[in-house]
Amino acid sequence: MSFRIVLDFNTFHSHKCLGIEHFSFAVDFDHIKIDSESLHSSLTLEGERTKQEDHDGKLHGADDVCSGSNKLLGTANSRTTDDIFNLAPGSSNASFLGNVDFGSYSQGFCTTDIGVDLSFTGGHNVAFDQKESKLMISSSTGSSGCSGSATACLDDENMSDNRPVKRKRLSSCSSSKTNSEHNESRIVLFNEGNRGDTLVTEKRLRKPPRRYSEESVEQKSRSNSKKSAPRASKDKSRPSESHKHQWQKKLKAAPVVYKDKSFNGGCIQVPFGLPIEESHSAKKIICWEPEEIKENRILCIKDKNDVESFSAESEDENTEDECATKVYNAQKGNSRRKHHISWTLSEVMKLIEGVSEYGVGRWTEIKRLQFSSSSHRTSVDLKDKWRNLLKASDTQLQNRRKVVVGRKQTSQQVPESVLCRVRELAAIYPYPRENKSKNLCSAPSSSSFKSTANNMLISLPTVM
DNA sequence: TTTAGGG
DNA sequence: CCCTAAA
Repeated sequence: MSFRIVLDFNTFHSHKCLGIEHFSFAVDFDHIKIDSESLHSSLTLEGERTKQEDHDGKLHGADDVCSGSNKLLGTANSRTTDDIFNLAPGSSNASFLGNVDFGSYSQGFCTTDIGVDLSFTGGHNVAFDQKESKLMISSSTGSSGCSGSATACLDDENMSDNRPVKRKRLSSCSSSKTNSEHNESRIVLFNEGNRGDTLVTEKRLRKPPRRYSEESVEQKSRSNSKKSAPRASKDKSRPSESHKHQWQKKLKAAPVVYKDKSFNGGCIQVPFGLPIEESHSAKKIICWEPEEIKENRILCIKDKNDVESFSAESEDENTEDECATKVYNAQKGNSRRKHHISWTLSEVMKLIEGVSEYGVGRWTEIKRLQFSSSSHRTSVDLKDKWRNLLKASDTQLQNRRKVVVGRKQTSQQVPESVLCRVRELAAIYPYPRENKSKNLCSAPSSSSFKSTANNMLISLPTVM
């Protein structure tokens, strides 16, 4: 016997649900005003259906709900194919705390075989307490409203052995902020029990992100190739997991994925953790980070701690770097692409200093000596940044000549004087290819160099 | 592994 | 930032 519960806080398509057999549930809303009208109608509908189709069906607490209380208890004991409870949260709710309790009502569920498939956006957090067999849904966002979906599976151990449960997502969730007025909460109960076949055809509605497909292809090709470069270890973290990890770690969302043998070893997936108060989050955090990445990070950090010149840096610069490092560490294991950490002025200065000291192209040297304290910023990053600085300084120069009014992006982040310094260094240490194209001022020799050098030397004192 | 350069 | 070729 297998039950699946879908909580859908999105705008809904109407999902067909399978029948419910001997299933009890309780929904508890602690901090929610429930729109009595819509809830009433829904419950009435449900009540009628229950009565019509199963005389044993009971519906507890309907009075409470309709009178505005925050409690909804129910026992669904029917075989309907479309059991849907609609709960419409009131308009001005800043907080939503839902609790679907299987433990106290279910009959003979095996709580060890519980899978949860959760996906929430818009400020919800979903946690599944395995001991209590409780599915906790909480939201603490005020304005963003609620949207999202949750799917939970309870599988009877006895059944799951010979009948693998089909994974299924019934709803897609949008991250768009919606008005609370328009939110609905739908609880869909259905039984997958001997009906696995009927479910097979239903596919998840949300198509995997592009990176996912890209990477799965990539993994295939990569597994065929011989090398496992350091990057390959990064790639081993599966993207879906990466995202989960990212969200969970960053937002302290509750872990909601449990392995279920009935799922053929696969995880039920896609929790979208959302910003919630820590007190709401569950206790257990599943770490998705592959060991290798952890190790790499440790090595990396160790590496950088080789007592370097960064003691010369000002304190706030160090904290800046540490901060960025933390962010980076939090993100590193999660997605293959670093989340753009913008360069601080101090970093730019360090880069410039390094270039002036070691010359352009000695990126590893510069990284080792100037960026020892920040484990992000690889030598490649330095190179890229230098290239960008060069470009910026160039455009800045052109802008200044043209007296263009619309100077925009470049000189705002990086002070003009810094760019001048960059130009100076570019003149001294010609950057391959870059200098060729901009033959105007960066020729390292003769007259053009003099003029550029003069230009910058004026502003240099302001920089250093 | 590091650099250069394209995307 | 990422990716890759070349050194």
